[in-house]
Order: sequence, then C-alpha cells, then structure tokens
Amino acid sequence: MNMNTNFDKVDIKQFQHDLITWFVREQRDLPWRKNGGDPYKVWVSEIMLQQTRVDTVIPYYERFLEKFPTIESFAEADDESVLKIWEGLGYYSRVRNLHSAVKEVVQHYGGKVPETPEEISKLKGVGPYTAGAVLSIAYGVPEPAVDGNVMRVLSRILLMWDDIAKQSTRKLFEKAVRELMYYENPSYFNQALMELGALICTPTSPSCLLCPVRDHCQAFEAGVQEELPVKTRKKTTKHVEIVAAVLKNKDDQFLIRKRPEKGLLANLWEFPNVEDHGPYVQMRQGLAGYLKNELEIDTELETGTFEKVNHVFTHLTWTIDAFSGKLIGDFSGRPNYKLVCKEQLEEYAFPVSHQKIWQAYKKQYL
DNA sequence: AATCCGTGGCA
DNA sequence: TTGCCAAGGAT
Repeated sequence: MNMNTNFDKVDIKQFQHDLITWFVREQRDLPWRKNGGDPYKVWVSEIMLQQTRVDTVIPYYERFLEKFPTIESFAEADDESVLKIWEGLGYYSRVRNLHSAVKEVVQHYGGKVPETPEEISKLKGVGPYTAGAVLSIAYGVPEPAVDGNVMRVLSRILLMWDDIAKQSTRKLFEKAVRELMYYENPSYFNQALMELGALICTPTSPSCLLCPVRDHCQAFEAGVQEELPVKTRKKTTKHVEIVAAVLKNKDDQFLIRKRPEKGLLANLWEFPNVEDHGPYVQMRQGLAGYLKNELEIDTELETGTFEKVNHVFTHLTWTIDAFSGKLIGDFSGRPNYKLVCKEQLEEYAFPVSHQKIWQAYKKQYL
C-alpha cells in the first residue's frame, strides 16, 4: 500500500493536539501512572500488561511492588518467591525473564535501566513493544511502542489493510508512529494511542461518536471501522485427558512435583499426573500403575474422582480427573518431587488448574 | 514464518 | 457454549 497517500490526508499537528488533549483529560487513574516515572516500575507494569487485561494486572502490580519495591530487592529475590508472586497471572516465562534481566541491569548497569533501544532490547523479555514503551514512558525517548491497540487505532485512522497477525506488519506501524509522533511528549503520545484503543477505538463496536480524532479517521470517513484491523487467525485446539493424584502419607504430607524448566507452565508445581485416554476404571488403574512404575510407590486410590477440572489454554484443553489417595510406605525421594505439609504446599506456585484441584481437596478432606 | 506460551472476561 | 481476545516475546 502507498502509505504516503494516507498520510497526506492527516493534519498531523491537529491530530497530535486532539489526541493529547483528550488523553490529558480522559486518561484512567492507573497504579503505574503514579509510579513517579521509576523505570523499574514502568518496566514491571509493561511486562505484566503483555496480553493481559488491566483489571487483572492491577492487584498483581500492587502486590509485586509491595514485595519488591526496588530493582535491587527484586534482583535479590529467590526463584520460588518470584514464581509465587506471578501465580495465576499466566505466561510465566515473563517473570523468569524479567528476573534474569533485572539481575543483569543491577550487575552490569549499576541498577539503572538502560535508556537506549540497543541496550534495553538486549534484556531478556524486552521486545520491540516493551523497549519502546519503557524508553518513552520512563525516559521520554521518542521510540514507537506498537501493541495491538496501536495497530488497531492506526489501521483505522490511516486505512491500513495489512494483516496485523503477521509479524512483519508491526514494522509498518512503527514507521507510521514515527511519522505521527508528538516529539514534545513521546510518553503521552504512545500512551494516548493505547488508551484510545482501550477506551474508544475498541475491537468491536468502537465509540466513534465519542472519538477525539474522528475527524482524522479515514476508516470512519469510509464507514469501514468495523472491518479493521485485518487479522487472520487459526485455531487448532487439542484436548488432553489427564489423571492426577493428591497423595497423602501417614505423616499428613502431600506429594508434589516440579514441572520441567521449559515448555508449558515451566517450573511450576503440580500434583503427580499422567495423560490417559482410557475409560473410568482404566484411568484409575492407569494412574496407580504409573505411580508404581515411575516412582516405585504403592498407593491406595479412592475409586471415584473428587474433582474434574476442565481448563482451557489458548491452543489446548486439559481435562483433569483428580483422585485422592494414600501414599503407602516410605517415599525414597526423586528429583523434582517433594513431600510437604499443607502449609508448605501453599508456598509453591501452582497452575490455576491444580489450584482448583487443591481447593476441592481441602473442601472435601481437610 | 509459524507456533507456543496462561488466564479470565465477554458476546 | 464457543470463540475471541488483552499494553508480546521467544524459538
């Protein structure tokens, strides 16, 4: 597409003024807008907000900064507490990468978050969006911060029909932002574009009649705002049947294990479980056999499940049948397995699906 | 480039 | 109920 043609239709100065004026007047009162411009706090908020709703993030953000108020305090945190504070927020590699990157900043940058695109982009978990967001919001550096909101807003204003699901498309929007950027206040400009996308220029049913930049919007002029942005998608939802065991030994300790360091729900803890496709009786027997073979432990599993969890991931669905049981004899111990009392258990980070199992177990047995 | 990586809200 | 999706990044 010929982007110059589309820019010719925009009065850039007037657009900037209308957008910024609206943002100053209408921006939401969010916790990370009261962080004093601390680059560390801006950084934390941007990582949490990746693919995650504002309302979900707010309590996590408050708790996180209460526990780790400075970049040094977070750098010193142990891995278990880092994962625990992220429990339930999803995309757990975010916090592992953030922790790694923060330690890098403390060690090699004296605790000062880098303020150039080249340096900040080298940090783990800091991609093009986060780099631009932290640099512009914390330091006023005029870098684009192109997220889903920005692509949606600009696709409509500039009538860009490029598929935003394609990774290469982001560069087109970064180029557009550089053309439109309000260089007097990059922080406000980037935030205003995102805020407009969140409050007015929404994915469905945008509130065009309330839009401060409606007069600059080529999609509104053409009446095609509902058709933009173009976003292709595919869906291949796989279903996995799982049987899990909440096992208690004679000392009222429970058997848990740590998930692998890579892949789904990396490093989180869970109740011993195995994939199974069999009918009901075979499921239970299969689970007992698995525990016997893999862990060399004897168990007495109850005949009925006490909880059935259906958990939907983006591209995967788990159905977990949970059995309560006794752990017979001594457990010799295996790598990644632990016996813990119920108070200790709740200090480890579990996926939401296994949290549900534990809550159901407590309600029924404790 | 295409796929993986969580969760909860919503129409 | 089902699919979409919300301030993306790594591989």
